[in-house]
Amino acid sequence: MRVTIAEVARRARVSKTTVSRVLNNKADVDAATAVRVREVIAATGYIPSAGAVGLARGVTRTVGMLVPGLTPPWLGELLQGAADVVESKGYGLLLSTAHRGAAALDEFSRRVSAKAFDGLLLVEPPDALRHLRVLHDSGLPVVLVGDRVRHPAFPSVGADNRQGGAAAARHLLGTGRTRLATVTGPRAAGCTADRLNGFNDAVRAAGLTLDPRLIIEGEWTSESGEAAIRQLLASGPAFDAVFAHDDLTAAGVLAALHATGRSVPGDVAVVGFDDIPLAAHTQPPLTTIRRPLRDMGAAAAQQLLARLGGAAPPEGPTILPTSLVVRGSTTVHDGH
Amino acid sequence: MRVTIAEVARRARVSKTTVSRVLNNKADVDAATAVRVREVIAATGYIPSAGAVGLARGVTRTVGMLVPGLTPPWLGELLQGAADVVESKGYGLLLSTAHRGAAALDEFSRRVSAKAFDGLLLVEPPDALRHLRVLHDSGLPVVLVGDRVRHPAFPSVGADNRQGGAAAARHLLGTGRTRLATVTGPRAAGCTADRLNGFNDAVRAAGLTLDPRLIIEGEWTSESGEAAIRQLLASGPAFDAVFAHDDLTAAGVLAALHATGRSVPGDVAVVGFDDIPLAAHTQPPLTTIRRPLRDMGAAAAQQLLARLGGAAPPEGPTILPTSLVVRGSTTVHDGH
DNA sequence: CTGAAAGCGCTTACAG
DNA sequence: CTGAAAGCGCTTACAG
Repeated sequence: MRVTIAEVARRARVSKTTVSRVLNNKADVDAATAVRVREVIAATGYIPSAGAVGLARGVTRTVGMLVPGLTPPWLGELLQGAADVVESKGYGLLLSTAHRGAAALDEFSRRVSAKAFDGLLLVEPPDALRHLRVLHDSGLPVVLVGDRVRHPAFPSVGADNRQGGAAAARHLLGTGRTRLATVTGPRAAGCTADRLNGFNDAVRAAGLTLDPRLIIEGEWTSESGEAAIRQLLASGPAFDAVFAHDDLTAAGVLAALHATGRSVPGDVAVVGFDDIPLAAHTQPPLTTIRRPLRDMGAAAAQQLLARLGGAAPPEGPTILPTSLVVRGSTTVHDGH
Repeated sequence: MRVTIAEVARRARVSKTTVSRVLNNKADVDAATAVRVREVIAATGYIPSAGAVGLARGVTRTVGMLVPGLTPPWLGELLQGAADVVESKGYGLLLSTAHRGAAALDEFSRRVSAKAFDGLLLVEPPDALRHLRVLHDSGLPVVLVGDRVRHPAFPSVGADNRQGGAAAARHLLGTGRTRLATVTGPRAAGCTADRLNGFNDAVRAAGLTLDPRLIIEGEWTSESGEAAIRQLLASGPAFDAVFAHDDLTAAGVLAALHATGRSVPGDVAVVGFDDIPLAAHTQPPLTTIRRPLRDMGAAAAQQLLARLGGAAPPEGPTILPTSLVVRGSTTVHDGH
């Protein structure tokens, strides 16, 4: 039999009101009374029912997190960052997946409507338009996380993709490369243009120009990286470096280069983006632009909790800096 | 203003009881009445408050999931498998991390006590003894998932590690290797002995014996794999194959072999365990024993939901078969 | 077939 | 400093 506040009150010979007061550290409770109540609480191991407290207070102390799926390699760090702050503030994290498509999203919408959580972290939300508007109208506090999708109506946290693209170009140029190829993300992704523009900026700043025939659209997969390189090798202009817009694509680039007998970084240098776990274990290890994924998750969670605490939403998007991680795919002196 | 059951009842000119009845598809509601109520529900977009329903029914329709952290590379698939079944049954998934140590576990224990969920999925639970016993006594339905920790008091889902170890040995022997080295997991992990025993079984069945000097204890990291190989190369007997007890360790093995000028699979063949995303992208790609992680997550979730539905817990642990995935680290004919 | 009432386990004015 | 009562939004015997 679960012990309830009524039971505690009875044993401490006070009213439920008083128990509630000491539970919530309200002032105006006689010291001796408070001690007695606390003793009973300790003795019985009483913990208030989350559901009952939630109903009475109109609040769940839970935040929802909608992710596109649980298998993207960059997701773990982001989730961990968010989980750490959410948990440390005593909130629960209710995880939902858009993985099963429309059915999953409908399920999810029901939970939103059922007030199953106080606020929402949206990671690269799919099918943005439709659901996002509904969310906004629902008044539920929402924070977007990620670089693919942005929406003016919501606060968001992402990485500095333009700066990252520029860093990639500068590093490549710095190692003496001049004919730079790029395998981008899908055009539809918000970060693709940023990474490309940053890259282009740095190239022009060095007095060079990008050959448009060396820019291939990828789709965040190693297969697309492989295909891009094979295509370039078969019928494109020569190149001595490749900037892939993510590490998975870069892994495909590496594989295609290896399969066709090119040496890395001897013949071609390769830079990726993200710094997922895999990046350190390719052969050679991958130089990459690191997205601060854990910090992104943490920042988003912090913003959301601040809003739940009554803070005003930040004006613009929050952009965290990326950093260059140099490994063997661009230089032989990587200290590995 | 959120619409409540009272509001629906008023508009449909019935009692809350009747609305509740049609909500829960009880029989004995006049067809016309039901239609009218449903119309109001549709028109208002009414969704019952999860918290209120939970309090009234004594049930949350949420399952908790405690993971050691969110960054292990094998976790994504497992989580996805669990999330798919949990979500498809209309349950929520409340994720907790043991990542921040004792403080996180205490937070977590509070949620257990607060009845924040109906059942619990425990992934490789840390600090098993103490918390597990408390959980068991609490009467909360629990299912364990993973291969490192097992506990007789709980139903569990894992992979067939012994069979996996045997498959690794048979494959290696089949490619003509005879001097087999092993980098195991930590001795404390339950699966380490199983993988080693299975490996040993198959070796003996082939009329050979394992050289104990070629068995090194690792710790599930690429660093430990690298160190093991360097040690073997420096002062151990010769070997022409390595079975690493997980893919991360195998990646370290590959790196050490490469750094010391050994060719894979020419000089040494390498087999890993798990088949994490990284395995397909090492150079050469890693032959490995695949754990059915997604199926494991799904099976555990299914068992848990079945118990919540009143089913009796299964007697023994549920053991899912592993499978051999052949790639370039053991054979040049990998079709890659 | 339908509704009034009690109850789930808390919190929060309101009185004293 | 303390308690009785109402209320959060549902469900569920119990009566009719």
